[in-house]
Amino acid sequence: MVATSPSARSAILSQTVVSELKRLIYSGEFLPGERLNEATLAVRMGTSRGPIREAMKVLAGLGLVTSVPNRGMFVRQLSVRDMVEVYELRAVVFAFAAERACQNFSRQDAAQFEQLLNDMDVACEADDGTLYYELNLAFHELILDLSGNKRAKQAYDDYVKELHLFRRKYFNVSKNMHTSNVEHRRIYEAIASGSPAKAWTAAQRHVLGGRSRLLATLETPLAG
Amino acid sequence: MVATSPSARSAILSQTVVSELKRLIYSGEFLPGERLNEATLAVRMGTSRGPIREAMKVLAGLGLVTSVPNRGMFVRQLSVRDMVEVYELRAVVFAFAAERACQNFSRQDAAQFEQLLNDMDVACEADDGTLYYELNLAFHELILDLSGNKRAKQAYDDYVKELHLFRRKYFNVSKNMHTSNVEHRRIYEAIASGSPAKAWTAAQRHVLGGRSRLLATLETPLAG
DNA sequence: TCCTGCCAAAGTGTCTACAATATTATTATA
DNA sequence: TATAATAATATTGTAGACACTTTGGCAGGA
Repeated sequence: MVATSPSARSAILSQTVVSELKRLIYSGEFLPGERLNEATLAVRMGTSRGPIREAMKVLAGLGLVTSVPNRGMFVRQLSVRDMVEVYELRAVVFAFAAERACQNFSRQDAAQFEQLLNDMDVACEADDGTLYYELNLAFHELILDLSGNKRAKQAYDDYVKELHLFRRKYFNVSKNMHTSNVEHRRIYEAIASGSPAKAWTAAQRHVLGGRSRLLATLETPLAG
Repeated sequence: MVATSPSARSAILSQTVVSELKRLIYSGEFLPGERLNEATLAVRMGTSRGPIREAMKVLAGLGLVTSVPNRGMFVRQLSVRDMVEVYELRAVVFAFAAERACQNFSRQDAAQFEQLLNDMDVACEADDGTLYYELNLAFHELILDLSGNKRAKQAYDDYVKELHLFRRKYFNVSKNMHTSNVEHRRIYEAIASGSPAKAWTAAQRHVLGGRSRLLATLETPLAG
């Protein structure tokens, strides 16, 4: 009854609903703190309340919504403190990944790294924040892949997504892109030269630097 | 209609079911890989299938079960590789916590630490693996609390619980308790002396040492 | 005016029934 | 006997209806 692709008959509705709700939350259509009405969502998604409720449980596990018994589900709102905590964890995991990446680094990875770094430079000059963001994600993902620890990658992704809720409105600060990419190069060089300690430090600095930059923009939200 | 305490009318069933299923999985009554039948569980828990399904989604988020569309939910089974990955992550997070704990350490914490360490020595001599395990958890929890990062504590707890699925059958290797507590003392001393770098190293070594000890027992599963 | 208790509306929690899918058993055929 | 097609069964996915809880408003009294 839901209007997805006709062939995907066996697509589990709750899974579809999860994707859709994620999109709505990340896109900002559902604001932090907002209450999510089951019946309304059911109508909107063209399902009954069952799949909606199941999707909610999944989203709660992902930290996107919080549940209050007998009152409903609310879009999660991160405090600045929450965000700082997640940034710190993310820094630790990313540093770990960079350290490990030194071991598994190979020639073809080099090409991919350099491609990404150059593309980011281009995006930086073009002042294309969206493109830079995408490339930035790819850069980090590459390092997490090289770490050889899938669980670490999963955790890192979760952190990034969680922060995304917060960052969306504060991103696109162009002057940070250059600083950011300089740090990227430093991380890459450390990995390519096989220096775990340097990679660790550079990676940690990068994420914590990102945190500082974000906090700085928080203090002057409308600047830039 | 469910047979819990009579007064707790407003207890959310799915939440009760989550607790119960967790217990059953951790206790080993449900073995890894086992399929969980919704209808059977519903009868056993005295509910309908709805709350069971919702509880399953929560458990899937916690990584205790895995979902296969149209086939059902299965108790998650960790491969050795999975376990190693989680151990590595846990080591990183614990090291981070120990490092941070140096900043927030105070006098009364010292008393608590020393109490725990002594109790663990006692449990060690008495060869009481269960007690040691409990105290061990408390020791680690104390450090995570001192880190001041609630998210880190949450993540660490999740890792421990996940490993618990694996460790249960391999635990109670008495000769490791002594080694373990020596490492505990080293971590505590580093924290008490306010040496972040030392605390980091000691904490990381401890967890990775635990990993090695576990892997060693895996190679000789029935020894001890 | 402010507080208290009650009532109605809205919303979540749960159950039963039905539909779609996967698994197992059966039978026919080579 | 082994194998493949097919029917029967079991199990999951979804929908709709009912029960309980919370919430907001309203009347009555201090």
